[in-house]
Amino acid sequence: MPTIQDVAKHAGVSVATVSRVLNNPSSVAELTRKKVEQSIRELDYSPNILGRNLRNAESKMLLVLLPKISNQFYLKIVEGIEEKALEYGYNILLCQTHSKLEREKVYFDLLKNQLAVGAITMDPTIDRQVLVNMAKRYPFVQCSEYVSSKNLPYVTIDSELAAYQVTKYLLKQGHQRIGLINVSESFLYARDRKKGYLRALKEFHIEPEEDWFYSANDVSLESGQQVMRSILNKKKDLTAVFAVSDMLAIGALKELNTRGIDVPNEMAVVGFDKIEFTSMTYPSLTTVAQPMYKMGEISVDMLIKKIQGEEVEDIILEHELIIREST
Amino acid sequence: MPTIQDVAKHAGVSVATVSRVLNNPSSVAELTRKKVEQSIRELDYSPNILGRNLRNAESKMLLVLLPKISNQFYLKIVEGIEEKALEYGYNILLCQTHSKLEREKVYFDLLKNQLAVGAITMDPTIDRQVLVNMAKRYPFVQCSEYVSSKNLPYVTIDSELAAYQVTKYLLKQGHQRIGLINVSESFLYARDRKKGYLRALKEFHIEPEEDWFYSANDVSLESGQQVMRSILNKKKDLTAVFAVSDMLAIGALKELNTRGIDVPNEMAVVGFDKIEFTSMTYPSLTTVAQPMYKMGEISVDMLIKKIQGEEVEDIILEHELIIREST
DNA sequence: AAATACAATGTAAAGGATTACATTTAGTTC
DNA sequence: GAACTAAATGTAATCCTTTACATTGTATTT
Repeated sequence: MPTIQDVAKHAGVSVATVSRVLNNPSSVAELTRKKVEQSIRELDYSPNILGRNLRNAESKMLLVLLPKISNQFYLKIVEGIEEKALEYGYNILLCQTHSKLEREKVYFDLLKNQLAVGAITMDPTIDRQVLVNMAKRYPFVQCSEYVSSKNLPYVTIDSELAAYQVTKYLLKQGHQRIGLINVSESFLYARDRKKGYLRALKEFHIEPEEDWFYSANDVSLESGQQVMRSILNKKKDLTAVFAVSDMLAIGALKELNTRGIDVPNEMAVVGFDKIEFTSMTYPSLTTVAQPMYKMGEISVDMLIKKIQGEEVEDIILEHELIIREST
Repeated sequence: MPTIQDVAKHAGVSVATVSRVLNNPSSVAELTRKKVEQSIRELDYSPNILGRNLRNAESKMLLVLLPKISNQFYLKIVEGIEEKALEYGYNILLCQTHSKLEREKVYFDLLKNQLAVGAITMDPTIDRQVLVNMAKRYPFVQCSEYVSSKNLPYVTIDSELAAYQVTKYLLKQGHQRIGLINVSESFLYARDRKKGYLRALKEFHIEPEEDWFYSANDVSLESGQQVMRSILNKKKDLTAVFAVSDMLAIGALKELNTRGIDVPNEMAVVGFDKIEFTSMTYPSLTTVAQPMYKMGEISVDMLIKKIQGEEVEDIILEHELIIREST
């Protein structure tokens, strides 16, 4: 690759002038600028980002941390992030943490080394202290999942309310015995959605039984299927289940189909997120739509603001109950 | 962040010694090494990758280029790539090209700037010449989709054969009128799978009619659904369809379900790839399993070899016909 | 004890870009 | 035309690390 030196020599000017053409064109005479631009084109020169970053302590890369891309929930968020980031002239680095600290550390190093200038995290469960410390030094924004802390703004939805509404909807449909397919309560959304579920039950004076609660090992189709398997093996009198993630709901639905259990008549199923596949299942899945694309976009807006040193406020977006065939 | 200077001062040695402790520990006396390591720990120092790369002209980042992560097909591939890359001590940069050259260029710049040292591409349709030129200068490996060229090794499956087998299977099941849901023939796999399909028909002395061929706008559930819609509106006598991607097949399946058309009795459906969701559909989808995870792993193996200057051979992996309920 | 070898460490250049400061050039004013 | 100003351009330091080469110190050989 040609360097700025090569361009300077070719155009018969100093490196400073070339640099100025690149970064502050108005400060150089038109004739000179044309000459330099010509050389740049002829040599097919593009500035070395390393040299530039090293000097400027700034890059145009954003970190996007998420547990696993196999969870469809992140898909639309990432699309929103990418689109918006590109608009601002940033690139994104998609990082799967697998909820493991050592993985996260590798990516945090990119921040420390100024290879990236900020991060959007969707998996803050790992180590709160590490996250809080990083956020002191580097711009961080939380998307969907979050911990409350100074310097750690978030964009999310009101999970408790959404879960409350979903459960209430089921109750109004006449369901008296509603199971909850949850994930590890280390996740905030797991705790919140459980809260909402309980609040609705309480309002209807229903005391949940111990074996209405199930926890999936992870957020995957497989796990959803497994949980439904154990529900059916154990407990036959539930008339509805609320899964805190579409991935789990779809897995559960599959198990019901396999066993020939009629959905929604014998068992109603609701999910959460409104991932694309929920309209492809049989029957199509009732779920809570999260504005994922928008969440992604807003995360970037917030992060850019933080990078520019502005104050940023937490944002809670609207959700929407999508009623389809599974209830 | 502390720099190597700070560490040197703190430990009372020169920067060269610190650098040696980091990169070639055996070349420094044990006592000194201990001292330096102590300082590194105390200051929580980690080397600045920019400075290092700038000097070494090497980084530990691999580019992964794909059209869109929303196509589930790439999911497992990426998982394989990531796992293997991490094993080698590399990180990956996931890049969605949206099959647009200008997007790709942004990412190619990262290579030119030594921010990344090699690339795995799954979308070589964009501009063959650009790709060939890049591959002259930088290590490239093609995964799944490929163009034949020197310096551009690939790992893939035998799409033609797989399509031939699938079609033959349908024919043996007694299907006489089999539709093909394809994508743009700018994709090699689209051409190959069509070839295989035609070969099987020929073998059974069946002359395909013009309106057995359909092309989706892109590889998405939505498009699959749309295509099936137009098939059903137009042509009612097909007894089976072969979709060249599971995404399309699942969309098609949905449309059949919606219209109350019995699968497989009124219409059989087969897909291609064996993405995770194919076992969750109703009915579960017959498809061709591609060893996606393995393809990802092998891509990385190949790329690392290329980076190290070794010669690399093309690899064709085995596929497998997965017969399920949709046929 | 002088000469030699080798291990350990230090010095300084290099890598590519930006930019404060210095210098040159051209234009304005009297 | 001399003195001054402002614009245009150049020089060189800087960012952080690695490493060739230089230097120091210690041990071994004769």
